[in-house]
Amino acid sequence: MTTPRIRLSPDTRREQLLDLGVKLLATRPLEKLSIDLLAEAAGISRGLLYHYFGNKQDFHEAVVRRATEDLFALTAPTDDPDPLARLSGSLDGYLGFVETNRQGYQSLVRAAYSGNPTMREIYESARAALTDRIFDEAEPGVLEEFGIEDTPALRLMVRGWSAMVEHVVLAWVEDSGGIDRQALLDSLSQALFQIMTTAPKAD
Amino acid sequence: MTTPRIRLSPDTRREQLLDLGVKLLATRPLEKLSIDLLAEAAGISRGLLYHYFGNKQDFHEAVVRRATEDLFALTAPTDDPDPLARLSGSLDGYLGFVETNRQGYQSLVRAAYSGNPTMREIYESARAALTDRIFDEAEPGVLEEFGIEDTPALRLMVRGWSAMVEHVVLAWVEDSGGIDRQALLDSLSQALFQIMTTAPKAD
DNA sequence: GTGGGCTATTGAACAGGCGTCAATAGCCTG
DNA sequence: CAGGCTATTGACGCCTGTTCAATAGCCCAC
Repeated sequence: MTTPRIRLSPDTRREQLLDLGVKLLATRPLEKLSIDLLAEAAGISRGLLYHYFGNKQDFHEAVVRRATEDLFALTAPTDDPDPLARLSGSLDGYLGFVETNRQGYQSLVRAAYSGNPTMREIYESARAALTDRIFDEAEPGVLEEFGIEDTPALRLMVRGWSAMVEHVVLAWVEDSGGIDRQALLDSLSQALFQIMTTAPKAD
Repeated sequence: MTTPRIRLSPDTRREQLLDLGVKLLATRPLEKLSIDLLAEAAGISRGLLYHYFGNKQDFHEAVVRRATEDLFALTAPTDDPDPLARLSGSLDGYLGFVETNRQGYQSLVRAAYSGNPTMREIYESARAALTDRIFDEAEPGVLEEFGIEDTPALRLMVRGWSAMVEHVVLAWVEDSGGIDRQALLDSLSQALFQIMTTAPKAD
Protein backbone atom coordinates (compact mmCIF):
# COMPACT_ATOMS: atom_id res chain seq x y z
CA MET A 1 0.00 0.00 0.00
CA THR A 2 2.68 2.46 0.96
CA THR A 3 4.56 4.00 -1.96
CA PRO A 4 7.97 2.40 -2.44
CA ARG A 5 10.76 4.73 -1.43
CA ILE A 6 12.34 6.63 -4.31
CA ARG A 7 15.97 7.62 -4.16
CA LEU A 8 16.84 10.90 -5.90
CA SER A 9 20.09 12.83 -6.23
CA PRO A 10 20.54 15.45 -3.51
CA ASP A 11 20.27 18.33 -5.97
CA THR A 12 17.07 17.05 -7.51
CA ARG A 13 15.45 16.35 -4.17
CA ARG A 14 16.43 19.72 -2.75
CA GLU A 15 15.07 21.50 -5.77
CA GLN A 16 11.82 19.56 -5.57
CA LEU A 17 11.32 20.43 -1.92
CA LEU A 18 12.11 24.10 -2.48
CA ASP A 19 9.75 24.43 -5.42
CA LEU A 20 7.02 22.64 -3.55
CA GLY A 21 7.57 24.90 -0.56
CA VAL A 22 7.10 28.05 -2.64
CA LYS A 23 4.02 26.57 -4.25
CA LEU A 24 2.47 25.72 -0.89
CA LEU A 25 3.34 29.17 0.43
CA ALA A 26 1.06 30.67 -2.20
CA THR A 27 -1.95 29.15 -0.46
CA ARG A 28 -1.17 29.68 3.23
CA PRO A 29 1.00 31.77 5.59
CA LEU A 30 4.49 30.61 6.47
CA GLU A 31 3.52 29.45 9.92
CA LYS A 32 1.08 26.97 8.41
CA LEU A 33 3.83 25.46 6.28
CA SER A 34 4.58 22.65 8.71
CA ILE A 35 7.06 19.83 8.32
CA ASP A 36 4.19 17.37 8.27
CA LEU A 37 2.40 19.20 5.48
CA LEU A 38 5.42 19.43 3.24
CA ALA A 39 6.54 15.88 3.88
CA GLU A 40 3.14 14.52 2.99
CA ALA A 41 2.81 16.73 -0.10
CA ALA A 42 6.25 15.63 -1.29
CA GLY A 43 5.59 12.00 -0.45
CA ILE A 44 8.60 11.72 1.85
CA SER A 45 9.15 11.19 5.55
CA ARG A 46 9.56 14.06 8.00
CA GLY A 47 13.07 12.92 8.78
CA LEU A 48 14.27 13.54 5.24
CA LEU A 49 13.53 17.23 5.48
CA TYR A 50 15.99 17.44 8.34
CA HIS A 51 18.60 15.83 6.15
CA TYR A 52 18.33 18.62 3.57
CA PHE A 53 17.54 21.56 5.83
CA GLY A 54 18.82 21.58 9.38
CA ASN A 55 15.50 22.55 10.95
CA LYS A 56 12.22 24.25 10.19
CA GLN A 57 13.69 27.74 10.39
CA ASP A 58 16.34 26.97 7.83
CA PHE A 59 13.79 25.43 5.53
CA HIS A 60 11.50 28.42 5.83
CA GLU A 61 14.37 30.77 5.11
CA ALA A 62 15.33 28.82 2.01
CA VAL A 63 11.75 28.91 0.75
CA VAL A 64 11.39 32.64 1.35
CA ARG A 65 14.72 33.33 -0.32
CA ARG A 66 13.57 31.39 -3.34
CA ALA A 67 10.27 33.28 -3.39
CA THR A 68 12.02 36.66 -3.35
CA GLU A 69 14.21 35.54 -6.23
CA ASP A 70 11.06 34.74 -8.18
CA LEU A 71 9.64 38.17 -7.36
CA PHE A 72 12.80 39.90 -8.50
CA ALA A 73 12.97 37.95 -11.74
CA LEU A 74 9.33 38.59 -12.61
CA THR A 75 9.46 42.36 -12.14
CA ALA A 76 12.39 43.40 -14.31
CA PRO A 77 12.06 47.06 -15.32
CA THR A 78 11.78 48.17 -18.90
CA ASP A 79 14.93 49.37 -20.64
CA ASP A 80 13.64 52.90 -21.02
CA PRO A 81 16.43 55.41 -20.38
CA ASP A 82 14.07 57.86 -18.63
CA PRO A 83 14.18 57.09 -14.89
CA LEU A 84 10.58 58.14 -14.40
CA ALA A 85 9.43 55.77 -17.12
CA ARG A 86 11.55 53.02 -15.62
CA LEU A 87 10.03 53.63 -12.23
CA SER A 88 6.55 53.60 -13.64
CA GLY A 89 7.17 50.38 -15.53
CA SER A 90 8.74 48.70 -12.56
CA LEU A 91 5.84 49.67 -10.32
CA ASP A 92 3.48 48.33 -12.93
CA GLY A 93 5.28 44.99 -12.99
CA TYR A 94 5.34 44.88 -9.23
CA LEU A 95 1.63 45.55 -8.98
CA GLY A 96 1.01 42.87 -11.58
CA PHE A 97 2.97 40.39 -9.54
CA VAL A 98 0.97 41.17 -6.42
CA GLU A 99 -2.29 40.93 -8.35
CA THR A 100 -1.54 37.44 -9.62
CA ASN A 101 0.19 36.17 -6.47
CA ARG A 102 -1.72 37.90 -3.77
CA GLN A 103 -1.59 35.13 -1.19
CA GLY A 104 2.03 34.28 -1.88
CA TYR A 105 3.05 37.91 -1.65
CA GLN A 106 1.19 38.34 1.62
CA SER A 107 2.98 35.33 3.03
CA LEU A 108 6.24 36.92 1.97
CA VAL A 109 5.56 40.25 3.62
CA ARG A 110 4.35 38.60 6.79
CA ALA A 111 7.46 36.47 6.94
CA ALA A 112 9.55 39.62 6.79
CA TYR A 113 7.91 40.87 9.97
CA SER A 114 8.00 37.54 11.75
CA GLY A 115 10.78 38.53 14.10
CA ASN A 116 13.42 36.28 12.64
CA PRO A 117 16.33 38.62 11.80
CA THR A 118 17.53 36.46 8.93
CA MET A 119 14.07 36.45 7.41
CA ARG A 120 13.91 40.19 7.69
CA GLU A 121 17.30 40.55 6.07
CA ILE A 122 16.31 38.34 3.15
CA TYR A 123 13.27 40.45 2.43
CA GLU A 124 15.00 43.75 3.10
CA SER A 125 17.73 42.98 0.60
CA ALA A 126 15.14 41.92 -1.97
CA ARG A 127 13.33 45.20 -1.44
CA ALA A 128 16.56 47.16 -1.71
CA ALA A 129 17.38 45.36 -4.94
CA LEU A 130 13.97 46.22 -6.36
CA THR A 131 14.31 49.95 -5.76
CA ASP A 132 18.03 50.22 -6.39
CA ARG A 133 17.88 48.87 -9.90
CA ILE A 134 15.38 51.53 -10.88
CA PHE A 135 17.97 54.20 -10.25
CA ASP A 136 21.32 52.47 -10.37
CA GLU A 137 20.79 51.40 -13.93
CA ALA A 138 19.74 54.87 -15.01
CA GLU A 139 22.21 57.13 -16.72
CA PRO A 140 24.47 58.92 -14.25
CA GLY A 141 23.68 62.55 -13.70
CA VAL A 142 19.92 62.39 -14.11
CA LEU A 143 19.30 62.44 -10.39
CA GLU A 144 21.50 65.47 -9.90
CA GLU A 145 19.42 67.37 -12.41
CA PHE A 146 16.54 67.24 -9.96
CA GLY A 147 18.71 68.25 -7.04
CA ILE A 148 18.59 64.75 -5.61
CA GLU A 149 21.56 63.94 -3.46
CA ASP A 150 22.44 60.47 -2.21
CA THR A 151 22.42 60.77 1.60
CA PRO A 152 21.57 58.40 4.46
CA ALA A 153 18.42 60.43 5.05
CA LEU A 154 17.33 60.02 1.44
CA ARG A 155 17.94 56.29 1.52
CA LEU A 156 15.92 55.99 4.71
CA MET A 157 13.01 57.87 3.22
CA VAL A 158 13.09 55.81 0.06
CA ARG A 159 12.98 52.63 2.12
CA GLY A 160 10.02 54.15 3.89
CA TRP A 161 8.38 54.76 0.54
CA SER A 162 8.83 51.07 -0.24
CA ALA A 163 6.92 50.21 2.91
CA MET A 164 4.21 52.61 1.82
CA VAL A 165 3.98 50.98 -1.59
CA GLU A 166 3.66 47.55 -0.01
CA HIS A 167 0.88 48.66 2.24
CA VAL A 168 -1.04 50.61 -0.36
CA VAL A 169 -0.76 47.93 -3.01
CA LEU A 170 -1.87 45.16 -0.68
CA ALA A 171 -4.82 47.22 0.52
CA TRP A 172 -5.79 48.16 -3.04
CA VAL A 173 -5.63 44.57 -4.23
CA GLU A 174 -7.93 43.55 -1.37
CA ASP A 175 -10.40 46.29 -2.14
CA SER A 176 -9.79 48.92 -4.78
CA GLY A 177 -12.47 51.19 -3.37
CA GLY A 178 -13.16 52.43 -6.89
CA ILE A 179 -9.63 53.75 -7.31
CA ASP A 180 -8.31 53.56 -10.83
CA ARG A 181 -5.28 51.33 -11.36
CA GLN A 182 -3.27 53.90 -13.27
CA ALA A 183 -4.15 56.65 -10.81
CA LEU A 184 -2.77 54.47 -8.05
CA LEU A 185 0.49 53.92 -9.88
CA ASP A 186 0.79 57.63 -10.65
CA SER A 187 0.22 58.60 -7.05
CA LEU A 188 2.85 56.22 -5.81
CA SER A 189 5.56 57.30 -8.23
CA GLN A 190 4.71 60.94 -7.68
CA ALA A 191 5.03 60.38 -3.95
CA LEU A 192 8.52 58.98 -4.43
CA PHE A 193 9.52 61.91 -6.57
CA GLN A 194 8.32 64.37 -3.96
CA ILE A 195 9.99 62.49 -1.16
CA MET A 196 13.28 62.41 -2.99
CA THR A 197 13.31 66.06 -3.89
CA THR A 198 12.59 67.22 -0.36
CA ALA A 199 14.50 64.77 1.83
CA PRO A 200 16.53 66.52 4.53
CA LYS A 201 20.23 66.83 4.02
CA ALA A 202 22.06 64.64 6.53
CA ASP A 203 23.44 66.67 9.47
CA MET B 1 7.38 24.68 49.31
CA THR B 2 4.75 25.49 46.71
CA THR B 3 3.07 28.83 47.15
CA PRO B 4 -0.42 28.47 48.63
CA ARG B 5 -3.09 29.20 46.06
CA ILE B 6 -4.48 32.70 46.20
CA ARG B 7 -8.04 33.40 45.23
CA LEU B 8 -8.70 36.77 43.58
CA SER B 9 -11.80 38.34 42.15
CA PRO B 10 -12.17 37.73 38.41
CA ASP B 11 -11.68 41.40 37.57
CA THR B 12 -8.51 41.70 39.60
CA ARG B 13 -7.05 38.52 38.23
CA ARG B 14 -7.87 39.40 34.67
CA GLU B 15 -6.32 42.81 35.06
CA GLN B 16 -3.20 41.32 36.59
CA LEU B 17 -2.75 38.86 33.73
CA LEU B 18 -3.31 41.52 31.09
CA ASP B 19 -0.84 43.95 32.64
CA LEU B 20 1.72 41.22 33.04
CA GLY B 21 1.20 40.18 29.44
CA VAL B 22 1.92 43.70 28.15
CA LYS B 23 4.96 43.91 30.40
CA LEU B 24 6.34 40.62 29.11
CA LEU B 25 5.62 41.65 25.54
CA ALA B 26 8.09 44.50 25.96
CA THR B 27 10.93 42.00 26.22
CA ARG B 28 10.05 39.41 23.59
CA PRO B 29 7.95 38.91 20.45
CA LEU B 30 4.38 37.73 20.76
CA GLU B 31 5.14 34.19 19.64
CA LYS B 32 7.47 33.78 22.61
CA LEU B 33 4.71 34.77 25.01
CA SER B 34 3.68 31.20 25.79
CA ILE B 35 1.05 30.06 28.23
CA ASP B 36 3.74 28.42 30.31
CA LEU B 37 5.78 31.61 30.55
CA LEU B 38 2.89 33.77 31.63
CA ALA B 39 1.53 31.23 34.08
CA GLU B 40 4.89 30.91 35.79
CA ALA B 41 5.48 34.68 35.85
CA ALA B 42 2.04 35.23 37.35
CA GLY B 43 2.43 32.38 39.84
CA ILE B 44 -0.67 30.55 38.61
CA SER B 45 -1.37 27.29 36.83
CA ARG B 46 -1.70 27.05 33.07
CA GLY B 47 -5.26 25.94 33.44
CA LEU B 48 -6.34 29.22 34.99
CA LEU B 49 -5.37 31.14 31.89
CA TYR B 50 -7.87 29.10 29.93
CA HIS B 51 -10.52 30.04 32.42
CA TYR B 52 -10.02 33.75 31.73
CA PHE B 53 -9.12 33.64 28.04
CA GLY B 54 -10.51 30.87 25.89
CA ASN B 55 -7.22 30.02 24.26
CA LYS B 56 -3.80 31.45 23.44
CA GLN B 57 -5.10 33.43 20.47
CA ASP B 58 -7.71 35.17 22.56
CA PHE B 59 -5.17 35.96 25.23
CA HIS B 60 -2.73 37.37 22.70
CA GLU B 61 -5.44 39.50 21.17
CA ALA B 62 -6.41 40.89 24.55
CA VAL B 63 -2.78 41.75 25.34
CA VAL B 64 -2.24 43.46 21.99
CA ARG B 65 -5.46 45.40 22.34
CA ARG B 66 -4.33 46.62 25.73
CA ALA B 67 -0.94 47.58 24.33
CA THR B 68 -2.50 49.66 21.55
CA GLU B 69 -4.65 51.42 24.11
CA ASP B 70 -1.51 52.34 26.00
CA LEU B 71 0.07 53.64 22.81
CA PHE B 72 -2.96 55.75 22.02
CA ALA B 73 -3.14 57.20 25.51
CA LEU B 74 0.53 58.09 25.62
CA THR B 75 0.59 59.95 22.33
CA ALA B 76 -2.22 62.45 22.72
CA PRO B 77 -1.68 65.44 20.41
CA THR B 78 -1.27 68.96 21.72
CA ASP B 79 -4.31 71.20 21.68
CA ASP B 80 -2.82 73.54 19.13
CA PRO B 81 -5.51 74.65 16.65
CA ASP B 82 -3.07 74.62 13.73
CA PRO B 83 -3.31 71.16 12.10
CA LEU B 84 0.34 71.23 11.06
CA ALA B 85 1.44 71.92 14.60
CA ARG B 86 -0.86 69.20 15.86
CA LEU B 87 0.59 66.75 13.38
CA SER B 88 4.11 67.68 14.35
CA GLY B 89 3.38 67.31 18.05
CA SER B 90 1.65 64.01 17.55
CA LEU B 91 4.53 62.63 15.52
CA ASP B 92 6.90 63.79 18.22
CA GLY B 93 4.92 61.94 20.87
CA TYR B 94 4.75 58.87 18.70
CA LEU B 95 8.50 58.87 18.12
CA GLY B 96 9.05 59.32 21.84
CA PHE B 97 6.89 56.31 22.55
CA VAL B 98 8.83 54.18 20.11
CA GLU B 99 12.13 55.40 21.55
CA THR B 100 11.24 54.36 25.07
CA ASN B 101 9.34 51.19 24.15
CA ARG B 102 11.28 49.93 21.18
CA GLN B 103 10.92 46.23 21.87
CA GLY B 104 7.30 46.47 22.87
CA TYR B 105 6.46 48.51 19.80
CA GLN B 106 8.25 46.05 17.56
CA SER B 107 6.27 43.22 19.08
CA LEU B 108 3.12 45.20 18.36
CA VAL B 109 3.93 45.83 14.71
CA ARG B 110 4.95 42.24 14.17
CA ALA B 111 1.72 41.02 15.70
CA ALA B 112 -0.18 43.15 13.21
CA TYR B 113 1.43 41.25 10.33
CA SER B 114 1.08 37.84 11.96
CA GLY B 115 -1.69 36.71 9.66
CA ASN B 116 -4.41 36.69 12.28
CA PRO B 117 -7.14 38.92 10.82
CA THR B 118 -8.39 39.99 14.23
CA MET B 119 -4.90 41.03 15.25
CA ARG B 120 -4.53 43.02 12.08
CA GLU B 121 -7.83 44.71 12.68
CA ILE B 122 -6.89 45.70 16.21
CA TYR B 123 -3.71 47.34 15.04
CA GLU B 124 -5.29 48.87 11.96
CA SER B 125 -7.98 50.57 13.98
CA ALA B 126 -5.38 51.86 16.43
CA ARG B 127 -3.40 53.29 13.54
CA ALA B 128 -6.51 54.83 12.06
CA ALA B 129 -7.34 56.40 15.41
CA LEU B 130 -3.87 57.88 15.66
CA THR B 131 -4.03 59.64 12.32
CA ASP B 132 -7.72 60.50 12.39
CA ARG B 133 -7.53 62.49 15.58
CA ILE B 134 -4.89 64.74 14.09
CA PHE B 135 -7.37 65.97 11.51
CA ASP B 136 -10.79 65.21 12.87
CA GLU B 137 -10.25 67.40 15.87
CA ALA B 138 -8.98 70.28 13.78
CA GLU B 139 -11.31 73.13 12.95
CA PRO B 140 -13.50 72.35 9.98
CA GLY B 141 -12.53 74.04 6.75
CA VAL B 142 -8.76 74.05 7.21
CA LEU B 143 -8.24 71.07 4.97
CA GLU B 144 -10.30 72.61 2.20
CA GLU B 145 -8.03 75.64 2.25
CA PHE B 146 -5.23 73.45 0.96
CA GLY B 147 -7.42 71.83 -1.66
CA ILE B 148 -7.52 68.60 0.28
CA GLU B 149 -10.60 66.52 -0.44
CA ASP B 150 -11.70 63.50 1.56
CA THR B 151 -11.74 60.64 -0.95
CA PRO B 152 -11.10 56.88 -0.75
CA ALA B 153 -7.86 57.46 -2.63
CA LEU B 154 -6.70 60.05 -0.11
CA ARG B 155 -7.50 57.77 2.80
CA LEU B 156 -5.59 54.94 1.18
CA MET B 157 -2.54 57.10 0.65
CA VAL B 158 -2.66 58.40 4.21
CA ARG B 159 -2.76 54.85 5.50
CA GLY B 160 0.22 54.19 3.29
CA TRP B 161 1.98 57.14 4.86
CA SER B 162 1.36 55.57 8.28
CA ALA B 163 3.14 52.44 7.13
CA MET B 164 6.00 54.60 5.92
CA VAL B 165 6.23 56.34 9.28
CA GLU B 166 6.33 53.02 11.09
CA HIS B 167 9.09 51.72 8.92
CA VAL B 168 11.20 54.87 8.98
CA VAL B 169 10.85 55.41 12.70
CA LEU B 170 11.74 51.81 13.55
CA ALA B 171 14.76 51.93 11.27
CA TRP B 172 15.87 55.29 12.68
CA VAL B 173 15.55 54.10 16.25
CA GLU B 174 17.70 51.09 15.40
CA ASP B 175 20.35 53.20 13.73
CA SER B 176 19.94 56.93 13.22
CA GLY B 177 22.70 57.02 10.61
CA GLY B 178 23.56 60.52 11.76
CA ILE B 179 20.11 61.83 10.87
CA ASP B 180 18.87 64.61 13.11
CA ARG B 181 15.72 63.86 15.11
CA GLN B 182 13.92 67.04 14.16
CA ALA B 183 14.89 66.67 10.52
CA LEU B 184 13.32 63.24 10.54
CA LEU B 185 10.08 64.54 12.01
CA ASP B 186 10.00 67.39 9.51
CA SER B 187 10.55 65.07 6.57
CA LEU B 188 7.74 62.79 7.66
CA SER B 189 5.18 65.51 8.19
CA GLN B 190 6.19 67.20 4.97
CA ALA B 191 5.75 63.91 3.17
CA LEU B 192 2.21 63.63 4.48
CA PHE B 193 1.41 67.16 3.40
CA GLN B 194 2.68 66.49 -0.11
CA ILE B 195 0.84 63.21 -0.34
CA MET B 196 -2.42 64.80 0.74
CA THR B 197 -2.23 67.72 -1.64
CA THR B 198 -1.58 65.55 -4.68
CA ALA B 199 -3.66 62.44 -4.10
CA PRO B 200 -5.67 61.45 -7.17
CA LYS B 201 -9.35 62.24 -7.20
CA ALA B 202 -11.33 59.00 -7.08
CA ASP B 203 -13.09 58.38 -10.37
C1' DG C 1 24.18 -9.99 -14.33
C1' DT C 2 25.06 -9.74 -9.73
C1' DG C 3 27.00 -8.78 -5.38
C1' DG C 4 28.56 -5.10 -2.43
C1' DG C 5 28.97 -0.52 -0.81
C1' DC C 6 27.71 4.21 -0.46
C1' DT C 7 24.26 7.05 1.23
C1' DA C 8 19.42 8.64 0.56
C1' DT C 9 15.62 7.56 3.21
C1' DT C 10 12.80 5.89 6.90
C1' DG C 11 10.08 5.53 11.24
C1' DA C 12 10.04 5.07 16.02
C1' DA C 13 11.04 7.62 20.04
C1' DC C 14 11.65 11.98 22.58
C1' DA C 15 10.61 16.92 23.80
C1' DG C 16 7.80 20.65 24.63
C1' DG C 17 3.78 23.53 24.18
C1' DC C 18 -1.44 23.84 23.67
C1' DG C 19 -5.95 22.64 25.40
C1' DT C 20 -9.47 19.84 28.61
C1' DC C 21 -11.72 18.57 32.73
C1' DA C 22 -12.90 16.45 37.02
C1' DA C 23 -11.19 17.33 41.51
C1' DT C 24 -9.67 20.66 45.07
C1' DA C 25 -9.67 24.40 48.24
C1' DG C 26 -10.04 29.68 49.17
C1' DC C 27 -13.18 33.16 50.51
C1' DC C 28 -17.74 34.92 51.83
C1' DT C 29 -22.22 34.52 53.88
C1' DG C 30 -25.54 33.05 57.18
C1' DC D 1 -17.95 28.45 62.36
C1' DA D 2 -20.16 25.58 58.84
C1' DG D 3 -21.47 25.34 54.13
C1' DG D 4 -21.53 26.58 49.49
C1' DC D 5 -20.06 29.02 45.50
C1' DT D 6 -16.49 29.20 42.30
C1' DA D 7 -11.57 30.38 41.52
C1' DT D 8 -7.90 27.36 40.92
C1' DT D 9 -5.31 23.24 40.18
C1' DG D 10 -2.67 19.39 37.94
C1' DA D 11 -2.67 15.39 35.40
C1' DC D 12 -3.82 13.85 30.90
C1' DG D 13 -4.12 13.64 25.58
C1' DC D 14 -2.72 15.57 21.37
C1' DC D 15 -0.05 17.83 17.89
C1' DT D 16 4.33 19.43 15.94
C1' DG D 17 9.39 19.84 15.81
C1' DT D 18 13.70 17.12 16.21
C1' DT D 19 17.01 13.10 16.65
C1' DC D 20 19.17 8.88 15.23
C1' DA D 21 20.03 4.07 14.49
C1' DA D 22 18.28 1.01 11.08
C1' DT D 23 16.89 0.18 6.26
C1' DA D 24 17.04 -0.20 1.40
C1' DG D 25 17.59 1.97 -3.45
C1' DC D 26 20.91 2.85 -6.97
C1' DC D 27 25.39 2.41 -9.23
C1' DC D 28 29.74 0.38 -10.10
C1' DA D 29 33.22 -3.28 -10.25
C1' DC D 30 33.88 -7.62 -11.65
